[in-house]
Amino acid sequence: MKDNKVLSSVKDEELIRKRRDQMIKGALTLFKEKGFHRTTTREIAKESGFSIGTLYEYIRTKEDVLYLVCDSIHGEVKKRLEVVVERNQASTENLGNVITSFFHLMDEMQEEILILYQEVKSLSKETRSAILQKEREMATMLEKAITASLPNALPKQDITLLANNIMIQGHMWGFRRWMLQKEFTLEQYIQKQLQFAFSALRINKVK
Amino acid sequence: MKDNKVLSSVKDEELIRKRRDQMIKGALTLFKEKGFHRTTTREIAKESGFSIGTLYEYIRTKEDVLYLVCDSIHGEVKKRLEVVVERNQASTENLGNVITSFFHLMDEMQEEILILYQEVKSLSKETRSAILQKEREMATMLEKAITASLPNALPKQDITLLANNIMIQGHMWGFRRWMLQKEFTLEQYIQKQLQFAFSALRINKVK
Amino acid sequence: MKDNKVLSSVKDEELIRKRRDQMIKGALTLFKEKGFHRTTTREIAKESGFSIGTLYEYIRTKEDVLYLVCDSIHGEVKKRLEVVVERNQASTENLGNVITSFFHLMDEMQEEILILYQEVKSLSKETRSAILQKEREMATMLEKAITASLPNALPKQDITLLANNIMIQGHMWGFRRWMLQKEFTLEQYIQKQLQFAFSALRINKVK
Amino acid sequence: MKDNKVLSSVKDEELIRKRRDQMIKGALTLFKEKGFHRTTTREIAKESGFSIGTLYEYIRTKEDVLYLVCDSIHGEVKKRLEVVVERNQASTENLGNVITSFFHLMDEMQEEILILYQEVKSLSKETRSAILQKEREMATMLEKAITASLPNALPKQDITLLANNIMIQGHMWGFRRWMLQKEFTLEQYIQKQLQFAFSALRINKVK
DNA sequence: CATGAATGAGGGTTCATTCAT
DNA sequence: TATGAATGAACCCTCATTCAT
Repeated sequence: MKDNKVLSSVKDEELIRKRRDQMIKGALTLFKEKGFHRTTTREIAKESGFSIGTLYEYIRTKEDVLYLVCDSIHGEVKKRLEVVVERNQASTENLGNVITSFFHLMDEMQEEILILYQEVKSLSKETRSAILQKEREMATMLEKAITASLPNALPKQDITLLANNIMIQGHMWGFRRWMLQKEFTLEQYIQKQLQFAFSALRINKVK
Repeated sequence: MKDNKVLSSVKDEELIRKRRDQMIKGALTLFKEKGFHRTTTREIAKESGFSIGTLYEYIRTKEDVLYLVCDSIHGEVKKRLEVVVERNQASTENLGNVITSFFHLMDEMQEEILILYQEVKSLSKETRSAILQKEREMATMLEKAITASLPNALPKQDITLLANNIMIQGHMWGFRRWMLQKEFTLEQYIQKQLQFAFSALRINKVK
Repeated sequence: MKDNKVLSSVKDEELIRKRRDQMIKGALTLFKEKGFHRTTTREIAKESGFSIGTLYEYIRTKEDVLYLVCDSIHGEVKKRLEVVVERNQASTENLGNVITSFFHLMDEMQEEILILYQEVKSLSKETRSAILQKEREMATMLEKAITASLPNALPKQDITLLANNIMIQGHMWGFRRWMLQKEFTLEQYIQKQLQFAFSALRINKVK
Repeated sequence: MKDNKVLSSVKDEELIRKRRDQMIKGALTLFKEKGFHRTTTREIAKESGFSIGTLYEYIRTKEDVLYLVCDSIHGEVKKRLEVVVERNQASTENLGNVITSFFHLMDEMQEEILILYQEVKSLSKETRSAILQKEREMATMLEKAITASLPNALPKQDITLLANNIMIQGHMWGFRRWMLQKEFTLEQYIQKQLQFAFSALRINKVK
């Protein structure tokens, strides 16, 4: 269950969910602006719409907030990725669709992805590995979508790597925006990367 | 000239160079361990082998240390990349060599690259763009090496993107090590990525 | 309203008043002893009876404390001066009473006056002029008392100057105590200065 | 002998005099600008035209600089006051001249006088009393000039007080300039104060 | 004598966290 | 449950003073 890692002294589960949603929303806004370290707990409380005392009723340390935020980002990505994957039946054309949708998703979540890249290291070892686990699940989802879309089998390693490449190409669009978004529109970027991906698969030969 | 952005109250240029090298070395060690924000200036001074007072003879703010460290990392990458590029004459085989060497370089500098990804955001706007400029130069170097190694011309955008892809695939080896280095040895990783890269090139060639 | 220049992160106005009173009392004691610059914020907090963290809940900078202290001194002087002035109806004899009371007041507030002379310069330009404004008001009060006590009109400049002279003669009793208080008792001092003042007035009358 | 309170590790007396003159000049400039506490020893050294190391060859602590500056101010005042006093023979008219010249002197040395008022408290007890002794000498000089100028004897206390009054009226012209110099020209101020002073004398005469 | 690099105690200020109300 | 005042460890940075060259 989501959030079960973070202890709260409040009993009402429904309330916990509500308050944490406020909290995540507020903290996310601030983290995007100034990063985790430069954001104070007071600011988080204020942005979330309650007092510092209340904040600490729902978390135990500032790091908990970061965990909740990272976890929430992953949750969001996963949720939307699932929709994408499930909407597309297994077929080569649909691989293109999946990847395209994924890139669009990454475009929309640029800043969230950035936070993951920059702040996960501030989590404690245990919490960090919980987050990295989510990352792995994401890669696995992409892998599955690719496998399902391929006409014939490919070595597992090839697929793993391809999924990884595509994933970070999606991330790259965001965290290297100062470089890429000057030279490409999103559509151009997607098209080129698809071309590269397909040529790797040798699918293009056929085409 | 390197480091000319950071003011020092010491006049002896030679000494400045020496002390800053100590400083960068010390700070780098600590940043790898605990990140910029969790490292204190006193720790940096101690790790560098001098007192807090002396540290501040060579910089003005803690951020200056981060700048010097980032700048130094880029300097190191550039220096070593230049050697690699110059050693290889233009030819398709040598493109392989260049990329291979680049991946090896990224493997050796994993932790430094991580710092760039995670801490550059802590620099002030001004300083940050100075660092991003270095990043751009690096990409350009890779682009040139690729162009030089290709038998026939490719659209500029293709090369730019290819260079970017290869660059972050190099970075990814480090910052997604928890994922990749469990499934691939460095050599396997390089070989697969080369395969992908070459297939991308071949397709384009034909086209 | 008093103190409205200094921001506090505490909301309870009553509490702010209470804590600031503690603070002003504590700081005043220390400033008398060692001056503003030689007093640390930690010492102020301790002397005020709370922690350094709490101190900073009620001010933003150390300079704020100085402002509050100076402002409070002026407030005290003004309050007591008003009582004096109002107690005496307009008449020449009562001018003597007013001046006498003023000198007594200055005797009692010697050390506070010294602080004004020595530390106001440490205030920022803005804040300093707010304090000097209070100084002006004080002079004006004296002027009015004098004017009201005079049987016939005098040139405005004469009154202004006389008021100034009396005011600094009151201050002088404190900040030149090492000189004056060896040669005069307070009563002697007052009597002599009154004599001088009245002779100045008589002369002008005749003229 | 001047300066004999402050130890120097340099032997050459001539050099000591020269360096200290540079030092006093430099420090005075800075103290006028920002006060003693806000001025650093490094700044003093720089403004004086030599290194921080050299500065410490001629003094032992920062406080020594303040002492030298205060002492030098008193020396300057005394020197110029002596000229004034000696130039005027004993006579009531000349009393006017002496006072007028004194006010002019205070006008020219406004900022130096301010430093005395504000910074003497930062001297150690011993040093401070040495400076206050100078202050007393100054008052005595004025007293003598007054006594010499009077046609017939006055009680000592009256003269002491009159001298003190005139002295601080001179000071006041400087440190209450924000008040007085808006309402009076120097000449007006002098004339009014003379008028007051003479009326005081006449009254006493009669008595 | 002159220099300026080195030192580190100490200062002002912040902020995560607690707890009485 | 919610509040926000209170706490104090810890941070960044300064600057008077020393001492080797």
